[in-house]
Amino acid sequence: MTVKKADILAVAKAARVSPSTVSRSFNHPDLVKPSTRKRIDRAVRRLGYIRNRAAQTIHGIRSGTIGLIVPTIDQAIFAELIQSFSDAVEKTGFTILLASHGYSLDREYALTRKMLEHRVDGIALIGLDHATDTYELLAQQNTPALLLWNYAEDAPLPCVGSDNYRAGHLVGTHVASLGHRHIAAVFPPLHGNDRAAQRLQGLADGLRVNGGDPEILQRETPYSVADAKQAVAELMAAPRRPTAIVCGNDVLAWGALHALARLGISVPDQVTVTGIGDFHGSQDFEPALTTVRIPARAIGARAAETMAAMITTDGTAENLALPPELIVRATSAPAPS
Amino acid sequence: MTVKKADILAVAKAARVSPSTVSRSFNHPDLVKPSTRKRIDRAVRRLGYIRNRAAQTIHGIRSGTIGLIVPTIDQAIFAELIQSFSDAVEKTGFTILLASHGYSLDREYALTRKMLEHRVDGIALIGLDHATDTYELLAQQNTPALLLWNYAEDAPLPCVGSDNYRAGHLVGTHVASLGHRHIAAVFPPLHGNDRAAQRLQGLADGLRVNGGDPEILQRETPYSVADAKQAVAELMAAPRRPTAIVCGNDVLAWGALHALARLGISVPDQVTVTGIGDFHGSQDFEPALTTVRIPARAIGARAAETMAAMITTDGTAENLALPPELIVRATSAPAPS
DNA sequence: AATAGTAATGCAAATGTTTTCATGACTGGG
DNA sequence: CCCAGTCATGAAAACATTTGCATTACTATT
Repeated sequence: MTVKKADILAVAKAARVSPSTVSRSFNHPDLVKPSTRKRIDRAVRRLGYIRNRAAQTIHGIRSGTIGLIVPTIDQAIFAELIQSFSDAVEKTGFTILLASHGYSLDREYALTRKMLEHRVDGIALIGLDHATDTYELLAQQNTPALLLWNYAEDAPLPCVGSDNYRAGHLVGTHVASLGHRHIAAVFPPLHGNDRAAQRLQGLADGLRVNGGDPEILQRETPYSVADAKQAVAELMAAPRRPTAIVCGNDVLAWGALHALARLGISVPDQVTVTGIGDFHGSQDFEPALTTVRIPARAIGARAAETMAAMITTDGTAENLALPPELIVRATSAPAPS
Repeated sequence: MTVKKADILAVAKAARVSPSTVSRSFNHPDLVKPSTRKRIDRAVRRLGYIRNRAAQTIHGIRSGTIGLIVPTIDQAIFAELIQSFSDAVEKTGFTILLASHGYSLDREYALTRKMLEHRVDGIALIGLDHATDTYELLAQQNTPALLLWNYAEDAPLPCVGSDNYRAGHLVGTHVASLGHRHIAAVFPPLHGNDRAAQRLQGLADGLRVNGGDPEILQRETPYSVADAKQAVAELMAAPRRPTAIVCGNDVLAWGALHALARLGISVPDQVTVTGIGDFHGSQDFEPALTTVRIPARAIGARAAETMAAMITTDGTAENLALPPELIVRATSAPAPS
């Protein structure tokens, strides 16, 4: 076996001081004489000493970690969210403990437990829909917890995010106001995904807001360009084609646009397509995608700040709504008459 | 302040056994009588006790965390890699400590230190190019370390990944064999990105392999659809247009395709476009993108397995090459004569 | 030169767990 | 009914650090 790693005692001996002094020189540098501090620093460097946070943590000192539990990582939108959350968290000195559960609330519960075993200083979950076990666990351990991505006034925990019903509603009114009456809704599976469900509900209500009662054909498809492309291809093969394809998120909208390109159906002249999210790339798609912007970066950043504040103060926080915004680009137009 | 969190002593008292027995009932359940185990379980549940991994860790017991340090999270390809790495890591019971450095090797060093403070059981870095400080640190702390994403026979640490030179070379020979002689290379900034540099080198060599000496116009652009789109638009406005646009990765290729669509330039009849990576969505792009597949999911999964093996055995591992593979789709064709 | 005050350091207890070793409680074979 | 063997449990040390308190070493004031 290799040599034992240097501990604080080894440093103390090498610097000819007591362990206490070494510890202080790290944590309260102003309490130790500059000359000894220098001696200690040299010893630290020479021995390659690295502090052991685990040992600090059992003193009730913060672990310096924040747990982040997401449904999946490799979806454009969560990646963006994680990135901005991570960046902001990093600035406050914490490190992220990351896990994904693949839309299983049970696995989410298990992961939450695991995070708590690691004594994370705070924990962030995506969305508002979680197992009651999870909520109870969090309440009972009184670890600061935050829900990000969604916003709801009456959320059971502090939340930072967008109102997805509102996002769907924006799309609905936009599409309805363009005169579309025959609409296909291409959405990801609603199970375990409160965002999608809320968007769909908002969409339905938005479409009806002008008093009309449009025909809505709903189609569930996995979250991928390929599946959306296929779904839309099938949709357009049906005898009565929709004049607008409203997608649950931008990735599905990309799939829809590719399908229509392949079929030679012109967007937006023949068919209107909309997304939700405004992911990287939607703006520069050809034609540029009409969508609703969910401010992922802002949510991540604000959430991290809120989290840090919760940790360093008393664990409470205000809800924060980052409103979605309709971005009309080149894929939506009045319904052909 | 709230009530103190339950510790193992509280559980022991509640179950009327010693702390040792509680500990055993967690770690070696077969050593404790089923009836007492049940009693302990009840106490655990009643008190909401959650084990403190920090306390375990200072016994030299593994922390159960693996550090993963990436350049960025919100790039399609890394997201995919992180996802598969995370999934595989999860299966072995570890949790990921994640951080991103934005292509700064100095920040990478700092993050590595931070991970070591947390006493991660292993640490994974992206690519082969790292600060010497980082390498020294890792060697000195003898924490199992793994380089993923790239492959090189003579890597300074065990590595699992693809040979990016080879990937570039595949593109080069493909494009050259189609007769293209006037080529634009649209690549991300090479600084701090050994992958891109190697791909470019491989590309140049591949283009020349048939003895020809094609004209290569190199263009650096940030990693984004928007920037690539703009770059290609400028490229095509020049008096002498390239007949092939070879992109450093698929995202840039998407940008290129959108630019060409906008300009009404037909792909592949007028211009050939290629990517590298084969990201989600490239297959279903319209037209489908010719690219080189870098098996991100396989790399992530195998890397996680390798990491776990390194941790549970002696810390060494064999290099593992997951070869890139040319995928010819609809965006490449012989050069127009 | 004694005193008081402050700056710098050390001692020892405390943190929450695991593990080695020891002890006590059973079991079945003679 | 005793003994060896096994099963179940407990006591205490160990892990790497921090911190309250005590002590020592200065410095400035009278």
